[in-house]
Amino acid sequence: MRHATITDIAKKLGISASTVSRALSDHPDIKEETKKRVKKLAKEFNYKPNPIAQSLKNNRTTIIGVIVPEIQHDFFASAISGIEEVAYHAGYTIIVCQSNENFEREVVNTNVLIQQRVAGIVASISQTTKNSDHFKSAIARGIPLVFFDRACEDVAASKVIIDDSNSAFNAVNYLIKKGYKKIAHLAGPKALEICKRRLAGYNNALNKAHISIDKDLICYGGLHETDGYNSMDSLIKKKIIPDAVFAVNDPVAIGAFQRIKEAGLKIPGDIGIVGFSNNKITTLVDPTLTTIDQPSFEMGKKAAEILIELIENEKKSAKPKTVTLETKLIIRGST
Amino acid sequence: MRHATITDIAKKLGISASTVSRALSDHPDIKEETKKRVKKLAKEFNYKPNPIAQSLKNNRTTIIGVIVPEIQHDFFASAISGIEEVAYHAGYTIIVCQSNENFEREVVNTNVLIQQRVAGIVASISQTTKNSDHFKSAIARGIPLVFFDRACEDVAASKVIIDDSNSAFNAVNYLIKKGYKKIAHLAGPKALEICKRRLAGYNNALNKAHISIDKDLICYGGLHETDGYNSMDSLIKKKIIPDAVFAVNDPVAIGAFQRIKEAGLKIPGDIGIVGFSNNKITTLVDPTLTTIDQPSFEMGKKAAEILIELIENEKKSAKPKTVTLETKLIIRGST
DNA sequence: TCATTTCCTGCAAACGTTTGCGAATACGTT
DNA sequence: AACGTATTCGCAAACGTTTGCAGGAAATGA
Repeated sequence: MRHATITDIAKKLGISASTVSRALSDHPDIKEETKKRVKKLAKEFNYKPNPIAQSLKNNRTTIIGVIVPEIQHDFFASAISGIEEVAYHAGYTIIVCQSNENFEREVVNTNVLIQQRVAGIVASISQTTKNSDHFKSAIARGIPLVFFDRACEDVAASKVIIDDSNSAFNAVNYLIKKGYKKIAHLAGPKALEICKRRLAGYNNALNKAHISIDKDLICYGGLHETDGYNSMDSLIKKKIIPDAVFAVNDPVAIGAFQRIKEAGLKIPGDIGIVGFSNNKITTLVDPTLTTIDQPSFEMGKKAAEILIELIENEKKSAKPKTVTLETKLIIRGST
Repeated sequence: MRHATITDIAKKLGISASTVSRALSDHPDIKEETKKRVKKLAKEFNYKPNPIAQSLKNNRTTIIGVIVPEIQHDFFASAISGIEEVAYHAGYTIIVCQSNENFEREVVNTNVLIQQRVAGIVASISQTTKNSDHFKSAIARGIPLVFFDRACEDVAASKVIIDDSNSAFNAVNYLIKKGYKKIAHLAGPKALEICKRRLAGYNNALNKAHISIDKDLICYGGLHETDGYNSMDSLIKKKIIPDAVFAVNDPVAIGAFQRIKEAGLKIPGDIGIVGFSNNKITTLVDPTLTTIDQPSFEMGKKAAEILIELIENEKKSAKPKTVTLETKLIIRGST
């Protein structure tokens, strides 16, 4: 079956394609009666404008490009879902790319999206992103860009983030108030700003409580379960047993969680644990995991909303804005 | 910055656009020297063909449409990741849509994808899908379609599935061999074929062991944690305490898991549990969950591979094929 | 010398849409 | 009768690419 075109309608009605085009878009030049006839036939033919032809004229599609490190990661899957939700209702579709935490692939993904003439890009950068030329080139081509969670600091783009430092501060502060004294931090990759900020929050809380910072209690690693497991493992092997652990995110917390249980230590009796993100998993482990609620779905939604606003409001002059969404410490069984 | 076009190259070289086009595609009509000059300048200009213009000619993009019930669901996120992986290496991008288990939205999504002239569609249907006209219309438009996991039985399309019935049979059979006698089944929505088949496998295993089927031990519900929780709750309230539970999937198993723990019953001492899918969560709960490994990532990959084969091999005559991937019973602490 | 072949390239149309400009018609005004 | 002014519509170009066909030039053969 073929798609009906504007020309099909024009021929059938004995008028020109341009008249049909104008009639369909309610151009004032066109007589009411003609509009009626055109619209009626368009409905009959189930006519839908060919978005490709439109894109060729505008040099722009109605597709939003999304770049994330990993689709499978709970946080990103949820954010993508939020982006899709907003895009769907605004008449956009989303192309989803994953960088697999790989800089080169992120660059390729961005270039492909530019080539595809996406209307805009929502991105969260990889751990290994060395520079932001690819993002700058998107902006130079007039493609609006919005970061969420993990942003490039040197790109003039809007971002939807949380206050990592303050959230971390609150979590650690809570641990201190709760009586924990020897608090370890399972930190993420040093390259990621969000991890640096969470670490800073940890330091700030200790400082405020006049607890000296012990380098041995800070373990750098990745962002997955295994990383948390390994970090905890090395602590245990070094006989450094903290009385609480603040993890850079939930998977890392869960990994540590498992290693702690394996060691026969009780949670929260021997060691308390706090994660970060409020992934679904945190309510399913035993004991349930104290964590910081990071509104992933809402972050995706908000990022998409800002992007669409940028796409549709031609006043590109709009200065990049930074939206900081609220986090909340969720106290559960692990502390 | 503007994108370089074929005409830019042609003008600069004082030749025609058609010659440039042919030179770039190594057409034998074009003299070697001309090709060299064209390619050199193309590289200088960083020329990349405009996919939109190409699509307008071919009436087809290099985008693969993906429709899933929910992006956030671990199984689907993982499958999408597999699809993206294959698509990326084959030079395709993926548009991801979620139906939210809603039939009407699935129809809209499909129509949007058809409108966008995607090169093909990979889909897993919603729980509420009443008919398959939308999928048939995609096929009628020459858009190849591949289902994974949840397929429409009455559509002549390839599918990538698992042997649900047999997998369920193995799980329940294992429970029986292990000595469990009063085995409940937390079934999924009756509308979903995969759920019917898992139920059938459950029945078959009981029959084979000459255990009579007790309707009271079969609870129908949804596919989320809360559904499992509620099903288990109603069993407990009705004082029907099975000695094992076979759940239609992992989230449901986890929901039941929680309710069982709340009731003060021991897993696996009082009640054994088996899930289905081998979601990541199953290794993180305590005790770890016995489940059936369903290769979600591979299912996505395979579906994408079949689809791309269909797209690129013009012999549309190829009969739809059904690929059944292997599952494996993973025995863990919950049984 | 002329016809034929080979090699290389350009013209123009096509994909479906949008839009500036001009034109035709009808009507009212001097 | 001559002119001005709405009103309504069509022509053609443009977006960037691909491709059938034709045509020019050079080379070959008769």
